[in-house]
Amino acid sequence: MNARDITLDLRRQISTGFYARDARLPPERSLSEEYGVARGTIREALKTLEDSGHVERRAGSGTYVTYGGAVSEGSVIETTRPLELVDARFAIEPHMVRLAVLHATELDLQKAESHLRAMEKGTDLRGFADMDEHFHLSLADAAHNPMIKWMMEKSHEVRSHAQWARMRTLTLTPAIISKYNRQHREIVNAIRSRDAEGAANAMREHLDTARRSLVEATI
Amino acid sequence: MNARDITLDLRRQISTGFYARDARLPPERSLSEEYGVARGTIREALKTLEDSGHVERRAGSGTYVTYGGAVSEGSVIETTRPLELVDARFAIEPHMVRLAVLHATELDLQKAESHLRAMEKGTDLRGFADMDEHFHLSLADAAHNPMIKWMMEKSHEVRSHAQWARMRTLTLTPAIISKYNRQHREIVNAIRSRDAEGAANAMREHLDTARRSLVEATI
DNA sequence: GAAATCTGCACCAAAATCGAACCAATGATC
DNA sequence: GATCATTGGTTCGATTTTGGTGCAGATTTC
Repeated sequence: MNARDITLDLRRQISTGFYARDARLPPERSLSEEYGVARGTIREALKTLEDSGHVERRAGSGTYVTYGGAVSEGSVIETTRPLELVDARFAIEPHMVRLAVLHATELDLQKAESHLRAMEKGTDLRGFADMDEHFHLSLADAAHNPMIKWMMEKSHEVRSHAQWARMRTLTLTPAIISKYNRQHREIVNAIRSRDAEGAANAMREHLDTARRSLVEATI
Repeated sequence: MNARDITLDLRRQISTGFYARDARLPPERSLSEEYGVARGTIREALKTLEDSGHVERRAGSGTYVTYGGAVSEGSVIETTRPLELVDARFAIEPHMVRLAVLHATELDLQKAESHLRAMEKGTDLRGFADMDEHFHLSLADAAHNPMIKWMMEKSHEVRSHAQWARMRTLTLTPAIISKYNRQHREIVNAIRSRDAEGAANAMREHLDTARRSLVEATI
């Protein structure tokens, strides 16, 4: 077995669902033993799978499947491109925070703020992206509109798909992260003071930052 | 067993009903022994479940299942109420027509206008509602954003559900229909003249009319 | 024979886990 | 009402696991 064979074998196991989405592959050292090849060869195969967007590797943690595989709920989730998603978020989220101003309870705000504090505390890219997602979902909760909550969940399913892992590493620079933190805080403050247009404007500004960082990263 | 595996295992036990809603999970120290891992690892898994809204933890008391079923497509379509849908449309459609100003082709506009003419020609309530739906979908097409198109399709699935038939007969008076026709025409004209804010404002006005007629009908 | 690939090994850095201790809230018992 | 065992909340340093990297030599491929 050479690196190429192992790539094909692993890719087959991923697309047949043996290694499901989000599953962790065995450690390189185990695979090396299992396939009876050197660790470097396994790494070569994993590198190929990483480049093709099938897996994501995290030092100290493991190698994880990021490929949707058989599930394929709808082509929308797989085919939506980054800038198209930003456009869709521009549609939903500013109005969502307006509704949050009308309907948010104290508990809603506290949940949003706890995510905020977690992000400001600082963490790795992966963690920041996760918490950012939870933060925006908590705003959707605060809007108390099931239809909007559901659309937000779908938009995050898009973001969690394979091709997007790379986007994170490109766009989430320390400068952008601290800017996001300021903007998130501004949004919550506006909701707290029941300022609908202020909240919507803050959200638009936030999304505008996201769009710009995306455009700059893909030049 | 690592924290990730334990998260998945517990989540499975919760969604299969082994741990029912409001049930108390075993203490962390017991789980730690049962899974053969340190307590910190169990806590890591429980934290994930807490973040995803599956459980709630109370110091001194225990960890309780709060999972009440995901927001499923079916439940959204069945439970969304008329005013909630209008709120969701207020989120999507004004921005959608802004995008249409940017991306609409001549063909897109002609399709929208053909629906327009059909509605102005006059028909029964059911027919008007159908054409109205097609008109709004044609604007979604003009925006050339698959995510937004998809959201619009979902919003129309909600509208086509049983309870909504009655709403049509209550809200679609001749006066409202002619008002809708004028507003539809105004929206298309704004898109034609590439006036993004004009189109968005016309759409907001249109949705505002829809909301008012809804509120008046349900008094 | 030259180039490409694989091997085997050592070491690094990041992340996760462990183990233990102590705190604070809860709720049952006296 | 006071007591006390139970339970989650928190912290800390040591240890283990895991991917990241480099390199000299063997093997395969052309």
